[in-house]
Amino acid sequence: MSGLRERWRLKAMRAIQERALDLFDERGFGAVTIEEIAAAAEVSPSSVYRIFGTKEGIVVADEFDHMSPETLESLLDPADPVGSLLRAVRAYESSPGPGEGPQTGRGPWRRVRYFFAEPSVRMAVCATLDRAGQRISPLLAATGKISETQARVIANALAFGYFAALEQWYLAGGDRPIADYVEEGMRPLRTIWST
Amino acid sequence: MSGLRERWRLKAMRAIQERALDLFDERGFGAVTIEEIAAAAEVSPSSVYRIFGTKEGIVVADEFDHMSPETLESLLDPADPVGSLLRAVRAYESSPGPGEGPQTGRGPWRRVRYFFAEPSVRMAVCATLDRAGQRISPLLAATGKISETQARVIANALAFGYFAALEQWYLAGGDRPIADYVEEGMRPLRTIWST
DNA sequence: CTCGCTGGAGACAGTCACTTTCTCAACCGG
DNA sequence: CCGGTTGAGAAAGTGACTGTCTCCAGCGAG
Repeated sequence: MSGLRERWRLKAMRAIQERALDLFDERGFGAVTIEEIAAAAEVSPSSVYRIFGTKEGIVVADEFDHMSPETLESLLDPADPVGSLLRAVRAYESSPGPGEGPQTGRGPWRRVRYFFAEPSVRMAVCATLDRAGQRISPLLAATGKISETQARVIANALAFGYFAALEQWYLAGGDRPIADYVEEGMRPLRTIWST
Repeated sequence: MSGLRERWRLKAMRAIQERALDLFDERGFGAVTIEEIAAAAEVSPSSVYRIFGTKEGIVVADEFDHMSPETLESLLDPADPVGSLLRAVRAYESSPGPGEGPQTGRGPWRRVRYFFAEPSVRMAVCATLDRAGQRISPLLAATGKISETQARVIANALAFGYFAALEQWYLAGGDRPIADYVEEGMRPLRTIWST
């Protein structure tokens, strides 16, 4: 387990992301080329594409996409998906460096700025959320309480509702916890399960 | 009003879309270049970009994006957004050629296939829905009944909920009306306003 | 420990979406 | 009829992404 190959990959991943964000912060997303990022991270451009697929992928780099179906299923309670989302957000938020705004620090929130400031990155985030919706929708439908169509609708409402809350958090400057925004923003959706 | 310039633009728009879809159907989205489309539509590649912005834009070509804020406001009832959406869907659906599946015909549904079959087009559609959400969210918040965050969440739930219903319609083969899927899929969301 | 071997990193050329800039024709208001 | 502006076409450039090839090093078998 965890051979040298995987080590190298993980190290390269972090190096690319860090150096890329340094360059983006310095000169702007559009003004930095993949070649420059690769050079700064001391890897080949091929590796950047092999690891992240696209330039936007460097910023988005979703761990949710690579989550196993089992892990996902264990995290999501179909009877209370909003609550599950809240738990996940709180867990993720408290782990690294709490209290950091989106503009500052080197935590996982540094990249969030580009979610909303760079149109192409925003688009990539939307694509990721769309994929997330596709993954959780069958889990919601599995209960049999709702139809497949309703499961799809609700799955998207959850994924993009989270995105909406995140944007509100970002626009406010990122002082209060994200979970607060998620909880408040998604409160109306909870009426769905209160019957 | 409606000078020759605008005429030309509209004519070119339709020509580009039609010829592009012909080529896409024939050889696949990825295998057709902008140059070929421009040649087939007898315009310059520059014009394609001036009119549609991107290759995906040829397929997505959203009239919603170009809708004036006034028109939008007149269409959306903040007290019953799901009902407003349903009315809009039904109106749009009944106008051109009803009863056409997504795979057939030359109506506005021909392009929908690419929304779900071509990843990059799907991404562009998501971006459009995201913009739609941003446009309707202030209208929902204007009532004062809900917070800004909740307005954003609900706006996204509407936009991407519609998308979910549309996908379900597409996957089913497009026989029943889209409005049926929207109505059924979004029924849970209506509990929000039933208090 | 050693030896094949295979998977992955690097190098490289090619494609094409998209941008920028320039020129020029022809529509529009006077 | 006539300047002025608007917008279409032409053309070169940029850079993201792809496919292919080579080669080395990590990993497993013996």
